[in-house]
Amino acid sequence: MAEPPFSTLHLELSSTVDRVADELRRALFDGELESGTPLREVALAESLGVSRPTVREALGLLVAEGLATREPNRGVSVATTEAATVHDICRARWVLEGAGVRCWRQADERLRDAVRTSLVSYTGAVRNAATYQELNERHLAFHISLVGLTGSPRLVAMAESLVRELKLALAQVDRIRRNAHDQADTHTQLVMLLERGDVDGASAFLQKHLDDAETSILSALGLVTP
Amino acid sequence: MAEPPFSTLHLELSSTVDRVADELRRALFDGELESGTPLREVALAESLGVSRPTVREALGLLVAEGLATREPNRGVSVATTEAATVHDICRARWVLEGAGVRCWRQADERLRDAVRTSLVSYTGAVRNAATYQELNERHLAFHISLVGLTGSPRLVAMAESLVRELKLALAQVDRIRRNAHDQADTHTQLVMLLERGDVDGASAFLQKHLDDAETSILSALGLVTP
DNA sequence: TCTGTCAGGTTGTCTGACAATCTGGCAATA
DNA sequence: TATTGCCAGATTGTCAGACAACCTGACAGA
Repeated sequence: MAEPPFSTLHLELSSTVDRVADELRRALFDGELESGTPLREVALAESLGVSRPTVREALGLLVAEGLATREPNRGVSVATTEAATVHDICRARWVLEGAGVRCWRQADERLRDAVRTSLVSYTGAVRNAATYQELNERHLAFHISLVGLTGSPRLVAMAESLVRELKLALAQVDRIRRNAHDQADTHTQLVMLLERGDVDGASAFLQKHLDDAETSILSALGLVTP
Repeated sequence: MAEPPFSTLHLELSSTVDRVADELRRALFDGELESGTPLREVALAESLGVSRPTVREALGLLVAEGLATREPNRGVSVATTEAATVHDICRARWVLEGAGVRCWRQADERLRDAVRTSLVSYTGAVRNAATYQELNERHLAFHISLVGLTGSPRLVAMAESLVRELKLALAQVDRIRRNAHDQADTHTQLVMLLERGDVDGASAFLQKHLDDAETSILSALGLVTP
């Protein structure tokens, strides 16, 4: 067992561009920027005390993540969420998370454990009446851990991208309307089905849960169209 | 039926950055750049007759697409493909394409037609003994059309991203070794199963096909590890 | 009402520059 | 010999300033 000497050490080095992008993401997820707001390069550069190329590069990152959209010669602005977008995201989530659930049996034990711990992390936050932010974060982390059952980094990355888009959309609704109603029971039930080995039952359960999530998100956003 | 007057017109306006990125992609997919080759900013800028910031931005696009990797203070270089990467991509493809196949019955008729036409486009190219490039392109387009059955733009985009990575990996092997062996029959068989309504059969068939693809890609890349 | 024109603001791109960092080699040291 | 310290060249990360192209809105003229 020749363990490499310093294999546990890891240095996080962050560029200015990354820090700018982080700050912009934070502002977006905190709902400080309304959907559709143009993100002017010079204004941001002055506010953040960096140069325009740096801001420009950070904006490029956000656009690549789908959090903002760039129109030629018109700059980038905060992405707006249509009803069709929400539907698409939820459908895609169903494909990814459903694939994870179907992998439950053949999945590595550590991956199953990751699901369990993310569940208790969520239910614990519910019991402690954590902030909406915290609750939402852990709720979504649980769903990501389901995709993790596939053992595929790429599928997980895709799921995270989808969830980021949802977080941005939900950041648009003001704090009163987004009542993160207690879904701890629902998720515990899902895991119980899995533990029992009832993959098909869990799969159907998840599908219904995601369906409900779609309608609840749509109504929260006021996008219910006849 | 008040058809908007000029709704069919569409003007494609391309920025310099896009053109640079396109040229780089072309070079990558043509195998002109070996895996791991550093993409120096100044050298590219001089070769292409554009400025360094423009090249830099184009490189950012490639990195976002997974075709290149950026290491801090060390620049970006052509992405290298590990065996684990190929495995991951094929697993993710199975999730996405399998989801498409399962949607066959409830899919829109136009989406099913898209699958049929992409199949004949592929088999036609096989009959005409088209170039490897052309064959590969149509083959992958067929698989993308399977994901299209889900009707989800995001899932299709993910599938395209996966396929781009595969194309880059295959571009590394020289032209003699990559013999695109005739798979027209296999794909026709898959569609026949679907037309017959045998979704489960098609699904299992696809899984086997993707499994075979993984081993054949790995051996083509010389990445077969004991 | 429609068109032509103009001013202001913003993006797309270029040039030039500088500090921080990486690489490799070479000397000094234990 | 193996390790360390240090230096020169190369490359990236970031900045400042500039200019053309473009979009927007308003305003005058037909």
